[in-house]
Amino acid sequence: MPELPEVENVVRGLQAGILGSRIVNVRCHFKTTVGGDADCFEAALRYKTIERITRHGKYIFLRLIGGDQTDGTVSGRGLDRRCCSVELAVHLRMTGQLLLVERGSEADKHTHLEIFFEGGDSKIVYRDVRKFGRLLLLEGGIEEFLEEKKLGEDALKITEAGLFQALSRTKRNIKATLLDQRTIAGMGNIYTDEVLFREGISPLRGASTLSPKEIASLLATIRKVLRAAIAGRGTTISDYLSVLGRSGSYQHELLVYNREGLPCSRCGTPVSKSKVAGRGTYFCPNCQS
DNA sequence: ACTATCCCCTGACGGC
DNA sequence: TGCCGTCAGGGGATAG
Repeated sequence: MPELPEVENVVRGLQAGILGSRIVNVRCHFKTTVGGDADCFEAALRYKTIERITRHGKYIFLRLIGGDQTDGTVSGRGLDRRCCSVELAVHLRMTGQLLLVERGSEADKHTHLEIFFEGGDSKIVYRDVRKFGRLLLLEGGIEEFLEEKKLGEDALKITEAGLFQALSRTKRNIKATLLDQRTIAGMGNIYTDEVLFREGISPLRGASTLSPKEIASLLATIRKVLRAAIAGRGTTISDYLSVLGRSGSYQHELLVYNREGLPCSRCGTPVSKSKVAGRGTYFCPNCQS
C-alpha cells in the first residue's frame, strides 16, 4: 500500500524516467481508472510534454504542457504557456503501480493504462489489481485541488505548530487522526503504527491529550521514519514496486507492523493486533500507553 | 460539523 | 481438489 515514502520513490523514478518526454499515444483499457471517459482522457494527454512532477501526501501531480498538434512544436509559441498546461493527479490507493517498461511488452489483465512517448523504447503503464487507484485531469491547479480535497499539509512539511493545531481540535484517537489526510497528508496504516510504537503512544489515545512536548517528539519521529523509508526505497509487503519494478527494503525495518505475536523489540511482550479506526493496528500493549 | 460505518475490488488464506 | 467465507485497506459516500 503506497504511502508517502513509496509515492516519493515513484515520483523520483518518474522524474528520472519521463520528465521532459512528449506523449504520443495513450491507451486506456479500464475507463473507471481515468474517471469514466477514456477517449476524452486519451485525447487530453496526447502530444503533451511532461514538464514537472510533484507530490503532496500520497498524490502525484504531472504538469503537462503543449498538445493539440502533431508536428512536434510546442503549441502557443509566443503565447502564455500556462493556457495550455494541465495537471494530471495520480493516486495509487492500495495496489496501483506506475511502471516504466519496454515499449513492446504485453499488457496483462491488471494493466489499465499505457502511455507511449516520442522516441525511446519504453512506456509507462498503470497497473492496479484492485482497481482502487485513479488518474484524474484537474480543471484548476494543484492548489485548488488540495483545497477541494481539504488535504492537510504534507507530512514532511508540516510544522510543530501546524500539527499541534490539527491534533488539538479533534476528539478522535491519535491513530484515526494521523490517518486522516485532512490532518496531515501522507501517513498510511503502516507508518502510523511504526511512528506510534517508536513514540510509546497508544493508538487509542485521544489526539488532543498529547502535550506540545509529545507532539514535537512525534513530529520528529514522523520525519525520521518517513525519511528512512524513502532512503530504503519504500516498504514492499505485497504489491509496491518502484517505477523500475524494484521492491523496497523498509519492510525489514518495521518494528510492529505485520508482527502480531512476535516479541516487542523493546520489552519482549508479544505484539498485539486489533482494529482501530477500522484498520488492522499493531502495537505493544506494554510499551505504548 | 463531526464521527463511524459501509463499499469498492481482487487475491490470499484457512477451514472443511 | 475445490468451494466458501473472511480479510486486507485509502478514501468517497452515506448514515447517525
